[in-house]
Amino acid sequence: MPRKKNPAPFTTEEAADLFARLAQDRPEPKTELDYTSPFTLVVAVALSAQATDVGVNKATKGLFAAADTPEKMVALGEDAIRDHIKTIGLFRNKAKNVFALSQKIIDEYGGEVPASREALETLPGVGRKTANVVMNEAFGEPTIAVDTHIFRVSNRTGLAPGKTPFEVEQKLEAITPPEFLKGAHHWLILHGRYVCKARKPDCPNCPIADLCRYEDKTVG
DNA sequence: ATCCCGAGGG
DNA sequence: CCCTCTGGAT
Repeated sequence: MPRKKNPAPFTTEEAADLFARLAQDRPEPKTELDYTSPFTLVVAVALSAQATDVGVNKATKGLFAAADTPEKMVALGEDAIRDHIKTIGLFRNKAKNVFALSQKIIDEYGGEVPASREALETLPGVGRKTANVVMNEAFGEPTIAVDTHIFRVSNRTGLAPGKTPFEVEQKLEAITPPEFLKGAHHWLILHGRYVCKARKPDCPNCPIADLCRYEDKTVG
């Protein structure tokens, strides 16, 4: 996976070009996780850590049928929650977190999912990445949540290289044209999931290959 | 730095 | 078999 030693940083024009093409491919930015409310979104995103959205949707179908509000989730109980999500990795920790965050939303936020990143991050199992996704998807904030896909794509392409997700997030927010800020997270995610894949990037079919700093464009 | 941890793909 | 998947808490 060789890269050029000193790839030239992306110019604002190149970044605008890049997002324009990704946006053209995928016009409507929206998560592929199934949810019907801010609460079910928080749960779905919390469950999505180190798991595929397909697997999460499979598990939340039954879970949300049994409980789609904090009150019902607490009533359902940790053991039953765990039973619903056993097919997802890290299910023990996640069941504990879903139960505890539901209880906390009731006790400290009046039963409503708080609409700030700082408050969201106080919920068990919710860190900066999950909070950013919820702020964007449920509350319309132009946040860019840096997950495994965006971290990889940002570094591999040279769009926003960084050693930590936070550093990548800051560079992305700096270089992304305002009109693409809201959808940047989603477009980068989809690009990483279906084209700029971790193991074998599909460079021959990549719409931004000519802008990319990644050296090897033919073999994964 | 380490742990958690099932399903799917190659 | 090995790697990856919308990370977070300790």
